[in-house]
Amino acid sequence: MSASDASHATIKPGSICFFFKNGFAAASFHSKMSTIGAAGGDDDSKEEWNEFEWSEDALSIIESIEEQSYQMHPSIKQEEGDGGEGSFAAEFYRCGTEWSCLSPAAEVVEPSHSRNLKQANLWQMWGQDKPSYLSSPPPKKKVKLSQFCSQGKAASSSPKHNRPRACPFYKRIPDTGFSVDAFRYGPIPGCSAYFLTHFHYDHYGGLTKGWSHGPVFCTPLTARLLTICLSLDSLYIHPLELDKEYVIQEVKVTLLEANHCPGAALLHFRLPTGLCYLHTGDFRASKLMQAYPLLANNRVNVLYLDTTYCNPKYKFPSKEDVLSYVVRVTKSSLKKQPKTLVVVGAYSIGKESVYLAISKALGVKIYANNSRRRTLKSFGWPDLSTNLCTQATDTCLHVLPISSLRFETLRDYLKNHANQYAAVLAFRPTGWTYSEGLGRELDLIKPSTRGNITIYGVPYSEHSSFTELREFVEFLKPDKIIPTVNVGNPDNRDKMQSYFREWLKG
DNA sequence: GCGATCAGCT
DNA sequence: CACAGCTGATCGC
Repeated sequence: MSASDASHATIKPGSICFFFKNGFAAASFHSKMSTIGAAGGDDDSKEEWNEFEWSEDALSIIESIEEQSYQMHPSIKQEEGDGGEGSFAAEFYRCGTEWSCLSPAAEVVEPSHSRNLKQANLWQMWGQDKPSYLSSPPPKKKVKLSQFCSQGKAASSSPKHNRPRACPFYKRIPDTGFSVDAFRYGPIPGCSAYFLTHFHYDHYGGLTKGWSHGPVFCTPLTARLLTICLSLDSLYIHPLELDKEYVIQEVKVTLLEANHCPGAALLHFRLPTGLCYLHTGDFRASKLMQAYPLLANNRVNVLYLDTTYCNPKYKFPSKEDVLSYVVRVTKSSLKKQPKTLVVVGAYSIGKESVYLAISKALGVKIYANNSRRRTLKSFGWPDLSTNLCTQATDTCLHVLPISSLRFETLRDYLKNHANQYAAVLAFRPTGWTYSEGLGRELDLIKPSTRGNITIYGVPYSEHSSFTELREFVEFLKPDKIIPTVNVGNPDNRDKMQSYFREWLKG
């Protein structure tokens, strides 16, 4: 097919993508790259504009990268002269994409090779400052700038913050009008379809009742949450069933189960050119995914990868092992103290299996407050819905916000149920309850106990472990990998790059 | 008063 | 560490 297609000659089978080669992540770049790279959490609030400086090397490298550019999408070109945001984003996008395209072969960059790039252009690329021509002519569409500007003292003292944030390149699918989990950048120039991988705040942030920037595509479950929790106008919601191919703006789009939270999807895009993109959103890779026909039978050219735990120090057991461990601990605690209230901490959605497993093993109902119950019922999971109860006094198994899993809070909670219970056993499921020495040994987990309150941190992860990531990448053998998490730190990027290179060697 | 955003915090 | 938020202050309407 297409890897060798002439119009996409920059994509070489077996090449590895990354932000920049080692030398490129020079000190002068660090402060700004943090902004671009802040991924999953989009933590670009920590950007340090003031410390930013350009070096000669950086200029020449950028230029050489620009020369191996992707074709710009026509819709983005159209935006030029349309006011500032369009050309700004187009440039940003084009260049940004290129930084991700450095293959090993392209790593040697000759400084001698530089024409004189204008600094203004580079400021513009990075959103460092607004070149004068961007201010006029005024945009056709009236954009509410205040919405995107930093507020408060910092903003007024530094005009650099008075600009909309640019959508990072890794949230755009090249040569399409698509964006992924990019709702906090206002209307994105050239974007005509906004994809949402799952309903977690750091991904849907910016989506509000007043959303009107374009159609939102997501799974039916996520769509229901957008309606229930955010009151999003149904006009903009476009549910896509899992495992079903849709054609959207001439691109074949298929959503696949991501094994993350309920409603989470991998996004599979096949362009008219034959190029294939897989955006994992947040996911936990599993053997099952290797049986997805779409992944097993087609080459993925570019993989946008959830690299949350892309470090060998992150080892954790299978979900199943953690669930049986939680059940085991619960049973033995109840044996010692029958008047134990079992509490499971949870965010908005995700980790439902932890309390569902306890519920089933003990044959008890699950108490959750009104709003959580409404959310959980919207999943349409009979197993879960039928096991929920409205009265806290009706069951010894409660779901609480994970922020409540502190001794002080739990002590108060127990006080309120003192007539029923004498102790609290709480589970805090999280992926980063890892311990260097602990590894996969669940039985080595030491709970923290204060009086009659016991809290277990359990490594129930809804992201891939390092090993799972490696196996997924080795299975998929993509031409290029674009990490989407932990890219704010240059050392991290370099480390991940070398892992990818290793994995794709074969 | 209400909804939305942001820095700081966990 | 970094997940997926939460809290309180601030702002615009």
